Amino acid sequence: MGGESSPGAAGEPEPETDLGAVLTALSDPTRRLLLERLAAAGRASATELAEGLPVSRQAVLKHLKVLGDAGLVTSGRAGRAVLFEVRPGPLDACARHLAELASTWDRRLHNLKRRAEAVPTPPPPKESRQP
Amino acid sequence: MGGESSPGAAGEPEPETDLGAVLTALSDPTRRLLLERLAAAGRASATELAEGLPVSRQAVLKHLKVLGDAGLVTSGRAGRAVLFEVRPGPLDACARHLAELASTWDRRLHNLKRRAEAVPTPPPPKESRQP
DNA sequence: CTGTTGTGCAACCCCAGAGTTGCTCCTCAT
DNA sequence: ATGAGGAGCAACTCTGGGGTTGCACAACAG
Repeated sequence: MGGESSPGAAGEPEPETDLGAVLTALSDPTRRLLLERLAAAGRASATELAEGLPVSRQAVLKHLKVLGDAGLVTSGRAGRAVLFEVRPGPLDACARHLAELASTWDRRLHNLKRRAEAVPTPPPPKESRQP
Repeated sequence: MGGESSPGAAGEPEPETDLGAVLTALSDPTRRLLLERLAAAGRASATELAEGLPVSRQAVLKHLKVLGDAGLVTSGRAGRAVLFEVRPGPLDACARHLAELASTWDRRLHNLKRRAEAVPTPPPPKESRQP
């Protein structure tokens, strides 16, 4: 996947995908909408994005900063305009991490259940949600 | 409300994994710590979890409610004790969703770059974060 | 050179939610 | 029956961050 058209240095993979930052960035609905629109548009300026969103340009700018800190978007200057672009790397890393976590939990649960079937410990917490 | 006393059975309704709820639940560091400890312990009560955490029992209880609403934990009564258990399903669903999103973004980016190479549009926003 | 457009910074408002404390009720042990 | 310990509910505080407004500054068009 190393196909950077930028001349010069091509060694900017991922400094360190901060799981917490990515999750925090993704937790906000406005931010998710923003990412969606940005992904759809390819690249866009804060002003453009704000025009299609229910919030002001400055709010969008703040959100973009948060997303940028999480590594989910990149900023690029084109004259007086600043274009933002979506960045799939950290998202993918986050997805893998979560999947691994889920897998770990699943394995642990299976171990517990096999043990529960062996010893006389009748009722483990059954799956019951919503009364 | 089925009378499922055997958790090993294959009768998982899995209502609808709310992506937003899961991400919101995961966005809090305390909540993530909580999940980690809960996964490590297999199952535990709110009191037990609070003893190992830097917050009060009530705060833990609130967090567990949020996690429960997101479907990430289940509660089960054992006498006067209420045991909580981790639930990998929604996490896995969330991970898959994010991975798919990342894939979509990646595909779109590649399309844009191929187009950029064809037409005289020299500088697309280069990857530049943190000077 | 001057006007226009759009970005960037700073101060400010305001509400959601993270955390606490205090009390009550229920369950188990003696 | 009575006491002890844990769970649940409710009211309260307070910080964080999502959102806004206003203005100053830089870049293109005429």
